Amino acid sequence: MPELPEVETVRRGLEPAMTGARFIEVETRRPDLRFPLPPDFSKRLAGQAILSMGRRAKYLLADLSSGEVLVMHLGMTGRFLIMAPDGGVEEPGEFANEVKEDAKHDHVVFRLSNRFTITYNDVRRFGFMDLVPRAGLETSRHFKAMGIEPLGNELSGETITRLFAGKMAPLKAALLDQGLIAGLGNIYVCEALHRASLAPERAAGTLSDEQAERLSGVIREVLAEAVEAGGSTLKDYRHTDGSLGYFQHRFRVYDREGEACPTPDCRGTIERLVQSGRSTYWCRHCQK
DNA sequence: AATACCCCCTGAGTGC
DNA sequence: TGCACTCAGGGGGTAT
Repeated sequence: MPELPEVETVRRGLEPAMTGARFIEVETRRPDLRFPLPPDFSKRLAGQAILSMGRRAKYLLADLSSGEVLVMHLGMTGRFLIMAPDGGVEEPGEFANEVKEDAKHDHVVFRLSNRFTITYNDVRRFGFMDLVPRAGLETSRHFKAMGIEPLGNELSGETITRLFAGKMAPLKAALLDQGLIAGLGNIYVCEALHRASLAPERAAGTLSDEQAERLSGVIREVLAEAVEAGGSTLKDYRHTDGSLGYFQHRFRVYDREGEACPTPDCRGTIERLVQSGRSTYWCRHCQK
């Protein structure tokens, strides 16, 4: 499921269930996800309190009383199921009546002191978990080469101009490069380029100051709207009408090959092209 | 240093 | 109903 807005939605869902609680028991149903779980994983978590739930790019961070940080990445299909003491099951970002249980791919189970049970489920198992000392988090292998946070203060037109200076790589690739801006994925890169009227194949180093500024603005806008959509889903998850649903939230170009470009007065058609092995959706008529 | 490609894994969808 | 094939929102590793 995850791009940055989805990960932030998951963080917000986990926060009330996890912050302040302690791990009573951590059950691992296999020794690895994408990578082996860290040595003594369950033992290092047991008894620790969760001080706060954070996020960096697409990584979830549980700050522990032991001084370690539980680092979690959802890969392509990772999700958390939250079972309350009364037995009710929720999944951040999904409606309660749409939560699909699928025990075959339940890989890690957290049993907490507040009697909540949090289950990590991941069909494709591209997700992973790690334990890293808090003091060394920024220099740990996951974060040492990571780029700026797109919803943070660092993102601006000037920053984009500086990060992209001299780059011949296409804009699409530069925006997906987690070492430049961390947290943009395939969907939101397509959406941002379309909103900024910029062609995905254009060399990243060729943006004017004004275009870089526009790109910076639409990146914020696209991500913030998606976080907002996830948030409204959480609030409304008990409703049966799905109108505000998470993935009912539609994209302007992503997965819309052959449809009319949604830009007002544009007569173009959305095309699909493959860049670095991933699908790009765009309109050649209004993206230059 | 920058870029291109392949890989990890399972399931959904399509066409025959 | 089955089979073969393509594709999927991530990112790490290696080769060029």
